[in-house]
Amino acid sequence: MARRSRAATIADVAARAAVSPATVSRVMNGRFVGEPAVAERVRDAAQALDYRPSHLARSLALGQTSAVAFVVPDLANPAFQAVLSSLSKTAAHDGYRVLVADSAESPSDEPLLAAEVRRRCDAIVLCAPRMSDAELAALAGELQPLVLINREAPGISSPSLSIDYAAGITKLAQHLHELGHRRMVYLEGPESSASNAHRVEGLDAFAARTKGVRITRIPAGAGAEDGRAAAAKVRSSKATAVLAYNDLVAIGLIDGLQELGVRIPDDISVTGFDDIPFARYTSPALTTASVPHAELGVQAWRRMNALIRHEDPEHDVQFQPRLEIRRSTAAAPA
Amino acid sequence: MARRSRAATIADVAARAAVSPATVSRVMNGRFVGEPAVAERVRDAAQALDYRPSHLARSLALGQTSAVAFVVPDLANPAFQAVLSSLSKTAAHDGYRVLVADSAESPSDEPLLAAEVRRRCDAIVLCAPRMSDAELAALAGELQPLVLINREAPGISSPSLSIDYAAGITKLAQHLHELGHRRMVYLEGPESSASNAHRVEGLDAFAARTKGVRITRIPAGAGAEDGRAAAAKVRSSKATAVLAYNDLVAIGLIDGLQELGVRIPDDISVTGFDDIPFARYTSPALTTASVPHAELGVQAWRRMNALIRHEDPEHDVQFQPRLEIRRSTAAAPA
DNA sequence: GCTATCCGAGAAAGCGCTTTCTCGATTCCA
DNA sequence: TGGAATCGAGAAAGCGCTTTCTCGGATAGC
Repeated sequence: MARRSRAATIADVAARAAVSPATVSRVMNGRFVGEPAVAERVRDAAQALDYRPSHLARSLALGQTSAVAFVVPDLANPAFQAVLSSLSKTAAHDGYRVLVADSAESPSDEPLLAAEVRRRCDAIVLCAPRMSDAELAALAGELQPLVLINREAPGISSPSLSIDYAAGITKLAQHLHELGHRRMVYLEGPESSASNAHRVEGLDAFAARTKGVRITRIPAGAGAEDGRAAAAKVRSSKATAVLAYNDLVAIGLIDGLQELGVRIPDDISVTGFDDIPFARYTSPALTTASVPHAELGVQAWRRMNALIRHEDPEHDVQFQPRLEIRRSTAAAPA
Repeated sequence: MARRSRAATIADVAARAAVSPATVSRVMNGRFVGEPAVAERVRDAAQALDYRPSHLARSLALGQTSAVAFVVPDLANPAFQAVLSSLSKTAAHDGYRVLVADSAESPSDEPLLAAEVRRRCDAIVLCAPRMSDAELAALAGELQPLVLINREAPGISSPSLSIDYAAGITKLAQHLHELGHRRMVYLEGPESSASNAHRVEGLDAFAARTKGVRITRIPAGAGAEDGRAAAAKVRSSKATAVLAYNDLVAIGLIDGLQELGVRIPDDISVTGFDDIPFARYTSPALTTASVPHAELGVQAWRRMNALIRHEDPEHDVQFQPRLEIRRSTAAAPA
């Protein structure tokens, strides 16, 4: 029986096969050229000892870990989960694994978190909507190879996959406008979040060029609870339509509103943003701006992979959210 | 300026501070006792060179990576995402990171996947409902330290955090029975999945001891699409209530049923299982058996942490799902 | 049959850090 | 003042693998 003492090392295998560790290494990695009998002996020895190369030692010698870090502001958010799921599956095809980290606990040391987790991997996919451009730029150097998600990379040479939040929210506002809504509310996301800022910009521009529309802002947040908490304010605002920061907020809001006796969409129309998997199952189904999260994960890996092999990554893309009209929006009440 | 050539190593710092690498190591790890001036010099040198210890090299020398693997059958399932989110946050408090892996692509080599990913980490949290007891037992040895999630560990000494699926589904069936339902359908999960088997057992036992109840089984799966696909069969079954394998299936089913003009719960009552975050927002809100996923993550880490430090992990627990009655169930139609 | 080539496989030097020994220099006590 | 006890810090041996060099032996060529 195999002795349970300690995992076999390459030296053990080498000894048993009466060859050098170098040869074992070569055999294990398919780089062996020479007497087939020798290779055979090595394989037998490896099998007999139940030898498994130490990934750690390999990584150190090779200078690469075959792992990438994935940092997001909130792992509990379905939008990021969708990206993670897709990234993880895609990277797995190339033998890479994903190390996750959630910066929700303390946004302020997101840079440290990112740096720490980056050092354990070969590269990092970062989603840091709350980080300032300056912070990000300062950090980018030590993070490379780096792929940015959900934001652009001003002054940074890293690939970025962004979402045209302004365009997305504008489509939603436009949609509401066409339904006759004139008084709208925008339920703001986390302040100092770039993705929120972009939505605000889009909305401001829309309001500026559209006669008779008034969009007021109410602070909320990024989670369902934040939406729910804003329900009372929304009702008293007398607006006929609400653009929520994202689907989570919209879902919470709808729930809160319904609890107050407000009918959606009869009394108030509500829109989300993201099109998380459940947006179509809410009651009523949520009108939203659809973001291709799975595609984001796939593309992120494509860029990452190129970067890792020192090839030129494909150009940056800014995804255009697709207007997904469902039941939570309807004509403005008379 | 710092030269951009190559990351500084401990040797570089040692050279600059005119001390040995050993001393640098000690200073960096707070194990230094001796001339404060020396420590100061080291710190200055480290700072000047922007020195960051190589996590990889440390891991190799220390024999530990401060990472744990998390393997699930489907990373896209909100139930697992909830566990991951919680596990990741909890482990982070002890300086551990989580490496994820999704075995959805090929269930058959889940053992290989688990082993591979385990070797990159100090331990593994495994959720493998489709693996046979025998496979699992064979695998357990090389996976240690191992914490099992969502299933018990027959003949294995690893901690396990399981869910009493049988009890949970029984509560749901009981609830339906009390509402007057007599003809029910159970929408089965993945065949050969242990968690499905337990539900079936619970249901069989319930049916056996309950007069006049008839529970037929219809194969479905574990995702929303599977539930949706089963809608037609469910309707033609003439059952007045459906127990879905999980919330995802229930949500898909409800959607499919509504599309066929079936009213929930008026015509047919539907229950889920898990109580994923969105269960309460579906239309109608889903009656389900609530599983404490966040708690699962926390407890998994507690066990893991104990195992890693060679302490005795707390005893296994089998969580009792809580009956969460919402709107998708109602009295059986006359 | 003898030298020029080639080829198979080993020796050894890393990869970057930790840690046990070890040793020279102080300090302390008699 | 001498010897023991103490203390600060370095030397060096790993951790387990990869890879460049190197070299002895076999093959080829004349």
